Amino acid sequence: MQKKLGLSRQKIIDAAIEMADSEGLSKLSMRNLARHLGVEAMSLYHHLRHKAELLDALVDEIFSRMSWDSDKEDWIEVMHNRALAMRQCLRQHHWAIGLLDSRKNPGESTLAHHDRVLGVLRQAGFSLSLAAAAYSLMDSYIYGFLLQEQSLPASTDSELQQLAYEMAKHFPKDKYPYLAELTFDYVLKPDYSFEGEFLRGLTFILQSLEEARKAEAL
Amino acid sequence: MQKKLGLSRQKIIDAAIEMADSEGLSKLSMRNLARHLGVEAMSLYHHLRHKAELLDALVDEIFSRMSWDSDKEDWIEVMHNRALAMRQCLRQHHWAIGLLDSRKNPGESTLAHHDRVLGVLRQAGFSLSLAAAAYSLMDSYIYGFLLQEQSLPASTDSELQQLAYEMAKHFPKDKYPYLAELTFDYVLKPDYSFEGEFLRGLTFILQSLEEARKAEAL
DNA sequence: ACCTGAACACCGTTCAAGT
DNA sequence: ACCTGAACACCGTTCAAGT
Repeated sequence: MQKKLGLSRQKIIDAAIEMADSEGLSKLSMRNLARHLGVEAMSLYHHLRHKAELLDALVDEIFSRMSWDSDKEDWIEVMHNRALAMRQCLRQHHWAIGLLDSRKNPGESTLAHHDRVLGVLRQAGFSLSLAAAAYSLMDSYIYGFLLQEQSLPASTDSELQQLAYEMAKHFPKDKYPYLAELTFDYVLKPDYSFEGEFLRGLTFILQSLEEARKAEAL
Repeated sequence: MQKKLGLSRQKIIDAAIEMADSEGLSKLSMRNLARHLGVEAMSLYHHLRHKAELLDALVDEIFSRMSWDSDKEDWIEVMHNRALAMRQCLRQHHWAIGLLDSRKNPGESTLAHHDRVLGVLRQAGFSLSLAAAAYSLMDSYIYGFLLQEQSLPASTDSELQQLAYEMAKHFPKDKYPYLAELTFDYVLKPDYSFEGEFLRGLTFILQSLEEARKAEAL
């Protein structure tokens, strides 16, 4: 229920992000969004051709809001920070993770982000072929991890532990012994943390890429 | 338009997979599915409580259809084959990848799959903590990679190259120099292959996990 | 140029009724 | 026990009409 005058593409996008943040992507319909903007649904079609165009725009907006420094000299530090920035941004906009990859028509911020990542790698001495592998490996991991993390109906570590406990209670321990072991002897231990797990996998990847980079440099 | 008599949960699931394969997940509505089965939409609710339960069942069915050997002695070979089996299965059922993670209520086949993976790692000598990291790292990578691969509107390597060419033509080369370089000097080269990229990243991961496993064993 | 109202062809799901 | 028809509260989108 905002002022209706001066509806614009950017206002629509901002309102859509706000709505998705607070009510979830499934509640983000053209009709609902219009109602939020104090306007009829059909007015939106004056600024966007279809809902798909809105979703494309949302993804690009998310990329534009990820902030990370790329002028540190250590490429590992830069990529580490980018991964953390992505995680932070996608935790704030939990609905975005499932959308990031699924969009054709990448926008300007999306392309700029990818170009910047590649630039960091190339300038750190990665060959084109190794840079491609590094890019794919890092992003697959980051997307995959965040997708799994986000899909759990728990957002803090203790909520997650609660959830793991509830689930493990319900399945037969002798049928899934390794899963039971993982749950009770690892996930439910007090120092378990999702962020810790994320960083651990990330470190594995960055270290093995650094080795490959050094091997190439010989 | 099949025979209507003897509607059962399994028949509904099989028909749903067939429909999703041929027409995409977005066309899989309860009404459409019922029409396919020669039945009214509301009959389905006698066997499934809501659409979410159908989707849960589909995910579990997909896990049950992934076939991989776990009795090889080399854990690397086993995990390598599992990854390939997942890729093959998810290429056949392209709609499933976005669903795999997003479901709460994992079914029997899903739990069995995870337990088996953990079992392979534990029996190869991984500590519980390292097994957890390995599991998370491998699956994040596999999901993330397949999600990206599947979301591209191209299913063969040459279609992908065609697509990359079309996209690269449209963006300013001087604005995204590294992206242009990657496209023209790497992706569009004749020996580029998506499967090759997948295996390359997978090998990075498996090798670095093997090093960690050996380091632990000391 | 920008917005709207009505309409079309869909959704998932509930409920009372049929066999 | 199993299936259905009608209804409710939604979708995205088109189109002719209004200012």
